Amino acid sequence: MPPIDDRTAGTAPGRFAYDGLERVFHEKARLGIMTSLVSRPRGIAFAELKELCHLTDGNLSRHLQVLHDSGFVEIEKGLHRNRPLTVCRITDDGRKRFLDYINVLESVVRDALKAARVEPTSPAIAEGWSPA
Amino acid sequence: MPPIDDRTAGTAPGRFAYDGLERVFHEKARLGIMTSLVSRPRGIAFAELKELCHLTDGNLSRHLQVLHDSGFVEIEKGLHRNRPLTVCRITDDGRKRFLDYINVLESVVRDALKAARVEPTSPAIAEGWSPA
DNA sequence: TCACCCAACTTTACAACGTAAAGCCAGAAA
DNA sequence: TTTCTGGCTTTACGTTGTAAAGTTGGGTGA
Repeated sequence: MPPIDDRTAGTAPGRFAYDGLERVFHEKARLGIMTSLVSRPRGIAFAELKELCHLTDGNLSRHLQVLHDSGFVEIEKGLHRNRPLTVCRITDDGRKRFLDYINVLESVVRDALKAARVEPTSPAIAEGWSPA
Repeated sequence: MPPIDDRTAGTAPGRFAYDGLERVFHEKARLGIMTSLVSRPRGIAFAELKELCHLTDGNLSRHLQVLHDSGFVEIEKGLHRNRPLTVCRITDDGRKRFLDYINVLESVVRDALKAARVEPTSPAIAEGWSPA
């Protein structure tokens, strides 16, 4: 791998494309759901997850369906004191992929914080242009 | 502020709601655009921004419009060598709000990485349930 | 000078998505 | 046996992201 030239690294094509940002995870609600689930590998009941993420029933249901269809979450329907109880658990693949996603997020944060430190003498555009 | 109890902090309602995640920024393409712009306070030409973020013309145009309507980006149309040249610049408010957003993102990353370290003996759900 | 091309965007059309509201079902209560 | 409630699912709809088509105007070759 060639050494990185700091003068050009920040302007390379695709520098800020963030291809790795898996769409399924990149959603406010789903971010919360996955973070909850990753912290509780044994699973979380539907109702508790709902509270943790401040979601409505329908909303959580829909997002879980999306995550399940992608294979990142497993849903176990059972009974607790003769009442339906849905337990959601992150899958191994889900955990892996989510942490990959989090790594990309980390680089976004790093890029943005680094960018925010740039002094205002950076080049804007080529010389010789004028407003219309 | 009461001291945080680690045994309950992770289960408080809304713990993973991430209300602060401004929707306008929470989009793959817009994340890249804003990070680019924050690193170049004097502005970036449309064409260069397009390359930096690997976006199509129409795509970038639409996203810029959204960011402009929210007041986070200003668009200056001018001429360069007798050709139209659009320069995009982040506004003061845009910069401020984007960095706020980035702070929330940082906490998401922190939460997720912390959660991923939890040992698999954490409580799952109440005792006494059985699969259907 | 006329036709054509290309650069630099903008607009349009459509499919996918997130969400609130309505619906459903089973057990408990009255 | 009707009503209520917990625990989800399904539906319907407005919003969004994106690719494709459209626009405008300066160059350029014939």
